[in-house]
Amino acid sequence: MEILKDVRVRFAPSPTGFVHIGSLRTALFNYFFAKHNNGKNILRIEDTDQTRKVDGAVENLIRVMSSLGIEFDEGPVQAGDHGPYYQSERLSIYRKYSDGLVSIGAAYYAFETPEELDEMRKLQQLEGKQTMYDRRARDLREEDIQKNLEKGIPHVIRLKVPLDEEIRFDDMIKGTIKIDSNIIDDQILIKSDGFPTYHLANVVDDHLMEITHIIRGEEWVTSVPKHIIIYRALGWKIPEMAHVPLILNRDKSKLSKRQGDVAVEDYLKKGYLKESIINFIALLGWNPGEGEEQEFFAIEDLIKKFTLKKVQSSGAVFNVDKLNWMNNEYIKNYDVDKLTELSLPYFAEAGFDISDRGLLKKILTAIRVYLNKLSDISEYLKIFSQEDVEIENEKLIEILNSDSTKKVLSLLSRKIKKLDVVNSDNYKTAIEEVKNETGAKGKLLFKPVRIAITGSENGPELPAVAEILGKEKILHFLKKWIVEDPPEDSPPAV
RNA sequence: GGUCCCAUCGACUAGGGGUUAGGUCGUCACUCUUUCACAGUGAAAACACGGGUUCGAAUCCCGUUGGGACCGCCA
Repeated sequence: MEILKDVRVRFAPSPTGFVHIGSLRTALFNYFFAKHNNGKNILRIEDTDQTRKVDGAVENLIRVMSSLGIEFDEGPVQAGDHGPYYQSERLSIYRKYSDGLVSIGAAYYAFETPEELDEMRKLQQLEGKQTMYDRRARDLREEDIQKNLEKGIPHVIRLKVPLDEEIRFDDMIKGTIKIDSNIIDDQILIKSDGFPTYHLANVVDDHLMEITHIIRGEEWVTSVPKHIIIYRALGWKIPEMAHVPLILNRDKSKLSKRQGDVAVEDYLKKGYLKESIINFIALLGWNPGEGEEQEFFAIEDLIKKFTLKKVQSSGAVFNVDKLNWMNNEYIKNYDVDKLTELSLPYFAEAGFDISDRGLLKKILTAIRVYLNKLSDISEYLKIFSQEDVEIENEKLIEILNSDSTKKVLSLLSRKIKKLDVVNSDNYKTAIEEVKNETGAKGKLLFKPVRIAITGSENGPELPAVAEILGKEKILHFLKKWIVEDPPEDSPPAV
């Protein structure tokens, strides 16, 4: 597989408080691409919107990424020689370039208020026109501009988009894209608070940070022409672009919060393993191709096999069912000791005593096949923690009260009393003996026992449950449903 | 509405001129297990439509339809 040289990519989220699933995939693709090509993966924080600042968002972001095993070569934590990596700390840099653009006539000052612009857009909508800045400030006279600036009238700097030009670029995923420059807005580059907009900051930083490949979400395709205009005005080389298709809701709209969990943290919290999250997300919109039917990939495989060429050009619906399946597969095949460690919080949260790791391990071994996610553990804990069995419903109680059941249960009880310790093997033997001696079999044998011991007619394998519960508990549970025989070892009546 | 992008089973996808259109999730059935699940076997299930090009089109081209994204002093 071809390896590119000197690759530098960046993951450039704006810190909104949580990590979006779509963001994670972009981050993953950047990471795979960088690693695959022995390049550098850079984290840049796009915090130029003062109104959307969220405290702790960056820390959270870094924590989530690192808990998934995604490392950055440069960024707020690692610090490289292309910093600072917070855009809010690069204001003077942007200012320098925006001034430069103004001085060469590629950008201009504009003094409209947000209200005026709103008005303008409303009017355009009424007329059925495309909403777009009408470029009225392009024609401002130099002396008026100076006067306004001196008076301190709030202003923005806008990009002067060249007219009647076809802007085209080659996207590594989408192919050639052409856009008529006349429909491109004179984008604001510097806001009235002095902060740059995404478009300026992005272009400036990608250039200064020597980014070779821009891999980001498809929602950015339509703004690429604006960026190209800036690159050209500044005389900069345009990086390669790869616009990754969107991750979609069930109804095919852009994945959004109202239709389920979109925060990676939510999935982590619910006990989806990082391995399955990464595996699953990576396969959303990418596959190794060439007839390869493998579906399970460790992160190293993904790095080895990832190419932008095999990234899908259409969006992909996020399907929790398949994630559940995949996570369950990982849970089933995980090292039990490690799984036990990972499960601790979920046992604890369910109010289960976690001091006996051996016990937890046994329980996990018995129930892991049922778990789509670790938080499902709580659903299976009841049978292991209850002091008395609570029978699920009337129907089950009836089964327990039948004559044949009584016989089965009392015989089983007697067998178990004779055992020193109950384990899954001798439990099986005991049941076998009960079967032979009572003649009860099938539903008449296993059902009542299960119900008496667990309270439910289905659940994990009974021998395993029996071993976990132990002799005392089983006897205690059985006692309730049997006519007590005279204790065998009671002293003879005097 | 304008611009751009997209189009293979319900979902994720393979295939990219000649295939019985393959796999996975989900669904259903059967087998196994004297529970549920797991596992196994099998089934139903797709090339959006219309024109071209071609001996031959799911595949290439055009159009239609449908879907999506963007159209902010948000990113």
